Amino acid sequence: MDPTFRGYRQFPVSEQKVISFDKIKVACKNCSLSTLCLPLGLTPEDVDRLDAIVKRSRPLQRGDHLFRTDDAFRSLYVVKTGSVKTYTQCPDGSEQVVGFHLPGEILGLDAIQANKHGCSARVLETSAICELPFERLEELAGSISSLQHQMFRLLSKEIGQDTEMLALLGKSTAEERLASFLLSLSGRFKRRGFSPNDFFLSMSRQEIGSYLGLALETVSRLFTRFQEEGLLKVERKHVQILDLDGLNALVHHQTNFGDQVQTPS
Amino acid sequence: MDPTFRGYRQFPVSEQKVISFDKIKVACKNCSLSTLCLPLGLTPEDVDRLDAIVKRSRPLQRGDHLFRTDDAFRSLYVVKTGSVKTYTQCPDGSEQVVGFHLPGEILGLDAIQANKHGCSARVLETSAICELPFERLEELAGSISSLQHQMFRLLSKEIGQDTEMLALLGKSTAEERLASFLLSLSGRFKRRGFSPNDFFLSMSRQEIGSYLGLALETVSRLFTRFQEEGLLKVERKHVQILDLDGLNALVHHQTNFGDQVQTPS
DNA sequence: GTAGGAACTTGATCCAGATCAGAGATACCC
DNA sequence: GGGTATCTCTGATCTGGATCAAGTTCCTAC
Repeated sequence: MDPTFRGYRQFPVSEQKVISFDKIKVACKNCSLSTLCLPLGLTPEDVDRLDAIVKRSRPLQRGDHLFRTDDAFRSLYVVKTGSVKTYTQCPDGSEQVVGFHLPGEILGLDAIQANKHGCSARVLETSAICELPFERLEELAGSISSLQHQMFRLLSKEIGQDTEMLALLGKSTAEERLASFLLSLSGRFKRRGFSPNDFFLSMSRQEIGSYLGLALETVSRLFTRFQEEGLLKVERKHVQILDLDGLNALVHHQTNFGDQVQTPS
Repeated sequence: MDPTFRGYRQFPVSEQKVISFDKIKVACKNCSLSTLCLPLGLTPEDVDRLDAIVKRSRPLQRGDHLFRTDDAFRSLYVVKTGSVKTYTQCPDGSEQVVGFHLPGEILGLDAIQANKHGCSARVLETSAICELPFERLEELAGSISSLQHQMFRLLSKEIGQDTEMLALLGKSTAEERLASFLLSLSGRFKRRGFSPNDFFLSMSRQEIGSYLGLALETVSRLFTRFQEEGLLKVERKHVQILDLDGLNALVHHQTNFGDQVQTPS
């Protein structure tokens, strides 16, 4: 790999080179994310109609905000390249990370309800973002039933993921949480055509800890331990998963005594 | 109160008597929940069209299931009276509660995505439920833009609430979690016309603990402590909030230097 | 009635993970 | 290039809440 490279961008398996920014303004119909994003299930004609309302700005830099808590809600945002974190401010000033968003993932869905954003979104690395003015999107959904359906699906998916996360935070140990997190990233990278076993984290140990309800020291120690156990190779932000099955086994943590599986109430 | 009373149903402040079940099959347009539920913002004519697709079954009993994990998704459900919990099964057989649902609240939203339910829903007390066949609802939303909008709002609201819950579980102490939970219940009862200060819990300490990521013993001890501190009066399922401000202070646990007065959402 | 079993409370003990502290790395800036 | 801030790792200690263990009260069934 180019030793001068300093970003945390992921590389498509098939094409291991930096994505040039002149390709960013590609239309939805040519976008590699179309099977993850709104165009899924739409006819080419309808994708063109959708495309017509999408705004594409120049790439945002690390630290830039897409929106902040209480900003008026105008648009949804889709990550095209890069990554974004969403977070809320705690009364004591510290921040609580509530999500990490990878290419093809939509932000701002929680703002439809109150017509203002309930969290802030900050870009973690140089990122290209598509903006979808919500009023126009809603109009379009009224006349394109498959778009309406896809929007319901996207909102529903978000709810399902949040529910999973609630279950994770409500129950699991630190070990399970970090293993789940890494597996989630791995799966999401894979579906986007990136390597599921070799990737860069765009967020700090602190941010991972906040998201998982752990102290950053715990996250750091677990990375070390996972490495000692041969599950991973970690070097700062660079993670290589060596034993996917081993990680999976940590998540499905049932007492491995096979027989005494009791079904309480 | 009638000493023979054994249920945990809530009583409207204005009308302190048991709701008779012959009123359950009331049409949407006469339903007291219409400002919380789908009819919000619809014209009377459109409410009638919505009403035509709503199925209303006879009341369900404690322990009955609305749906279970992996059931095919057909309908959304709205709690009309009573309460419902949603939960997932952990690999070790124990259950993780992911939500409690009060009158006017919708269940099943996470199932739109995969076309099957991602959690199970069990009724906590005798409850009346409205069933909304989703395909027909979606058709209707395509022709009634205000219904489409309201559906987006409902889905979005769910996401916002989940996000709040994630922030709570990611950060807070046991004390804050239980205080938040009680305040949430109180607020939800209030908006439904029930007393915000005097209510019955339809769920066990175990279930509260599961939902909040705490052991049932911790929940029990906290109830005792809140009572000792004069915040509550608790007698089994019967909770009376004596000091709402005190509870709020526990949640907004910032260093109490007076000046940074926050406006709770 | 009263027997049995949930659900709840309370006390004692333990431990996973937080917190505190400090020492490298690495990135950033003038 | 060197100085500073940030990030990461690691060790030592502490603690909130889990777990274990009784008891008590309430509910249901007969």
